[in-house]
Amino acid sequence: MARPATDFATRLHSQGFRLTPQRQLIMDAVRHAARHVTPDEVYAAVHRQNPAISRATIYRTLDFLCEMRLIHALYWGGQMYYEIAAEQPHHHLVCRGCGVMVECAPDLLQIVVDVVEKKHRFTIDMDHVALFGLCRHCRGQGKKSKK
Amino acid sequence: MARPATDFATRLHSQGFRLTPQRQLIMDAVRHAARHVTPDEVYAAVHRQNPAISRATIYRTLDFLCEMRLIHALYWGGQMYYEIAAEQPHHHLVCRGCGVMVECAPDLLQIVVDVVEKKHRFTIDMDHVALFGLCRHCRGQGKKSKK
DNA sequence: CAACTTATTGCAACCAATTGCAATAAGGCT
DNA sequence: AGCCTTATTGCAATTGGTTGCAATAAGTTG
Ligand SMILES: [Mn+2]
Ligand SMILES: [Mn+2]
Ligand SMILES: [Zn+2]
Ligand SMILES: [Zn+2]
Repeated sequence: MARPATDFATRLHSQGFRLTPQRQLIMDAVRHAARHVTPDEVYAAVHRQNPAISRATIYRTLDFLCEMRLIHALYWGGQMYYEIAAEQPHHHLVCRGCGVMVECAPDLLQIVVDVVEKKHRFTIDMDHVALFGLCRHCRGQGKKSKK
Repeated sequence: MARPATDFATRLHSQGFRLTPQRQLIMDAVRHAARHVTPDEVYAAVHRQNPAISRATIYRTLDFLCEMRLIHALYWGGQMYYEIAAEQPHHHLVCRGCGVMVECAPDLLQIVVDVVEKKHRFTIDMDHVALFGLCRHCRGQGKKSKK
């Protein structure tokens, strides 16, 4: 268990935010998801536990958790996807042909991070970068994009 | 003039697509924009030339031009931004604190592109990558995200 | 534990974007 | 130039997500 509930609570309180049952449920839904989840999937999971929670709260809370950097967001094909901010960072290679999403090692981008840091004095978020392109199967020829 | 209209036409025709006044106007609107533009800005510009053109066509055509790789898309802060696919590729550093968007040289990512190509047999789109993070001004402390 | 402040929520109105469908028109072929 | 096929468009309905606002309740203070 990398991020105990107490950690979550103190992290919120230290910045004047509050710990609510809604936030706990939404955080848990993302935490216990197998992989990246859509807002709709989060809503479904949360709704099962407590049908009174509104969609607006789902969207607002997912945004909020992103800003808190407790979850990561990924936009692809007109859809947002969320994932718990894991202990070990990773990046993604997203194929615009078939949509397949491969994980890749974080150290791969370290060189870029360092150069940008020095050259532009800009700190890249190096915990969850998505790079788009074509996978080995799709690069044969100009396939139509999945979405 | 890097991409003459005739080039545009043949590119469409060669794949069974058609050249319409709508597509030309939308393409021009993106081409002549100073920088990245939103669908709404494109709509405004096009609407000035021809008020009959619907919003649906704007959205559909921007998607279409992306798939044709004639324009580039960038998603940030819940908004899509479009830009002409220029002769010379470039990347962006987008600050999640203040929203400032810096251009950076394309060769910066070449190492990553090469490694990923070899290791994952995955071809990264290296003409327009956006990397998110914090600019020199915003990395002082935990500032609230702009959006 | 009661009173208080204000962050957070649910609701409903709202807005941007997508979609089904029938009308239109681009481009190919005589 | 006229005819034909079907890609593309405009329209209207719909969806998915956002926002203003009043009600609620988390956390603080005494
Ligand atoms: Mn991930
Ligand atoms: Mn750009
Ligand atoms: Zn693929
Ligand atoms: Zn900044």
